[in-house]
Amino acid sequence: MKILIIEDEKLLADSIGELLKGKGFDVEMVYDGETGAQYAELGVYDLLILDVMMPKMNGYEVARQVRAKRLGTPILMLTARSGLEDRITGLNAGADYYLTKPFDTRELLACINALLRRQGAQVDEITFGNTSLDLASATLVCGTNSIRLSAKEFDIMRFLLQAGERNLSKEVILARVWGFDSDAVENHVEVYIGFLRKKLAGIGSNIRIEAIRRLGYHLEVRDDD
Amino acid sequence: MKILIIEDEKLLADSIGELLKGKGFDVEMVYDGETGAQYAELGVYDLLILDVMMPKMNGYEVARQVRAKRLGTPILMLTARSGLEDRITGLNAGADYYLTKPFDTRELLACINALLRRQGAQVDEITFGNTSLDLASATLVCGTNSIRLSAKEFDIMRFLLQAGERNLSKEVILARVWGFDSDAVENHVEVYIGFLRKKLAGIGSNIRIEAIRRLGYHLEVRDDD
DNA sequence: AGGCATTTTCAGCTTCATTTCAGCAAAGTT
DNA sequence: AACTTTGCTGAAATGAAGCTGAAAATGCCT
Repeated sequence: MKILIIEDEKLLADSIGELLKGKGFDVEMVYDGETGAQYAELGVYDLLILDVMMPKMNGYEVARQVRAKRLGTPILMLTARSGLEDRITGLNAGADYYLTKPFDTRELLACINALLRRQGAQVDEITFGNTSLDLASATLVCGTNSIRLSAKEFDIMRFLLQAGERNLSKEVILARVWGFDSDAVENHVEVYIGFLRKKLAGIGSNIRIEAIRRLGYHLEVRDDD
Repeated sequence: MKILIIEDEKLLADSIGELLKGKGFDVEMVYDGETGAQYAELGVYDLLILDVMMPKMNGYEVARQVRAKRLGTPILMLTARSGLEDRITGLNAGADYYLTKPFDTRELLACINALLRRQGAQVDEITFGNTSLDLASATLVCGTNSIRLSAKEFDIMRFLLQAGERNLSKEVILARVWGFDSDAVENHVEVYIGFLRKKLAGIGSNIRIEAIRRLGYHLEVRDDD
């Protein structure tokens, strides 16, 4: 995660910088608004930390200019001015959060995490072997190949993936996927396992659904012999 | 833009609700944390406004539960507790902004705009395949062809475009477009999907709205075979 | 009020996920 | 080896989910 600090008080900038480096962030610093805006417009940062009062160009202007360039980089605005009007101006200029000096380092970190959390695409998937199941689109993906699963196929595949190498009996799968008051029979599971094996093979997956007599099914990575 | 207010003080909830409706937002309200979490988890809102102190389930817990479900919906936390520790707890629980009561309505609006801006409110069109949806005029555009959408068609199309390849169940589409307290039925969605498919075909779009039985709809670029 | 666009309702139709079943294969038991 | 049990599979039947066209209801704008 790459963070740009734009702050003219070098002491403060450094102390924030050290704090963040200590937390594993990749930090760069500039000490006036004008250069800050130039750097920010590169669009390579995941977060901007921006002081309001600075020489040449103040924080509001920097924020406005960055937003005018259609950059979505989150902006954390940091300032000694605590008035209501200042906060409103800051937010309307394009800031995402407005923190008043002096601030607690834990609060700063909490803010930064909140802002960065937003960036992380919430792609949800479960991976096993060379294959993953995209939960949002009910799709099995292996390299460039992919195939959609039907509702029941999806339920079973997810259950198997969550269990991993652990064994799931047909009884348990029935209860989970069909509900325990259903009159579905164990052959249903067998048929669906068949469907899944066919689809896995179809996309070149190395996942093998192995059956153990009387015990159930579990996943393994195929060790081609 | 659809906003869910979770706040047990009905008077305050109503006044915020009216304020936001006046600004053209689509507002829904619930009055305790538990139901709030349920609604929020539908994933149909663009923003959650969340009180901290509430019966059954407090705001922190709601935020944590929503985040645990991997939903990226922005959360504005609203509370009378102004302490540093409270702010940190809120942010770490998953809030994106922490606003202390009593607050100024202009500040509230500035916050909301800041949070929504992040969602991509600054974009004025969404593109998928060879087709784009102009948000200002509710028009589908493909090359030189274009066609207007009705209000409901527009809502659904936008929701689908935002989801992209992700699957949206009819239930979720109903909640988003008709509201959770509506008595609309699933066939409504089917009918509108039909309208949209016809309009997409009419302008020569390569977007295909695909249905997956029991799971819902999603978009694909037609891979002409 | 009249006309137009939009939304809702509904019934019949189509399609495909799911179920059923029968027969075969493999593993385990005697 | 003979027998039993358990798992696998392809094909056919079924039924629920989704689609559609047309009509009715609603709302909106002169």
